[in-house]
Amino acid sequence: MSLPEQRTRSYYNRPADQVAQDLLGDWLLADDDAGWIGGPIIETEAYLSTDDDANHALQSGKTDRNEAMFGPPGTIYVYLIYGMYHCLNVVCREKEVPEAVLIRAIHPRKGVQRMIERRQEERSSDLPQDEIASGPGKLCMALNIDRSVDGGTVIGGDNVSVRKGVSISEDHMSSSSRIGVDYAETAGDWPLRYRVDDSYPID
DNA sequence: AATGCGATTCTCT
DNA sequence: GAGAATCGCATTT
Repeated sequence: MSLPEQRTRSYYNRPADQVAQDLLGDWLLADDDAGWIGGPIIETEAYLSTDDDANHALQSGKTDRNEAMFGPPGTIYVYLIYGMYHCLNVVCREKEVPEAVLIRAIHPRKGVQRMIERRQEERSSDLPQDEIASGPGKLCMALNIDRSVDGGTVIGGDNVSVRKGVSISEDHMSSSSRIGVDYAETAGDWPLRYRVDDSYPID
């Protein structure tokens, strides 16, 4: 069997809040030692290029850390947070316009055992099944994603790939304010976090 | 050269 | 629900 078609560059050349919703249901896959591992995306956050004071790229302008945010649509932006965890983003809109979608959670479907092994290495207690990739740092651990893929793309079929999945209507998703951005005075409560309803039967 | 903190997670209470 | 872990990087001196 072959993998579903990849999302192309133009898919990402749109406002991040729109892409963030459309990515729900799409598959995130990473090339692990033994093949592709991953599953459908169930939670995202959008970071916008205008007036969004929670956006790294607007806090300090272009830096070595966030340079990938200014890349062409489909570029991968991975940063290290709290000195220990990685967060995966997909850059949106045209080159030099710093918008991105933070991938916050996926539903483990392919290579589940491999993900558990990677995650369990970092823990002392047993890993509940529903916490394998239920957070931006967790999914990067599970999929072995780090800064080495920063600046690459999700459209070339290498390392990290996004592929067409089921479409999630607004009836089956919820939006809320983004996590960990309370410090932002203007955009701190913007409802740019999107989640597939827990009751939605996603495969 | 020194300082302060973050788009998080884990463990214990 | 609180506190620790832990470090790259932007900011300040």
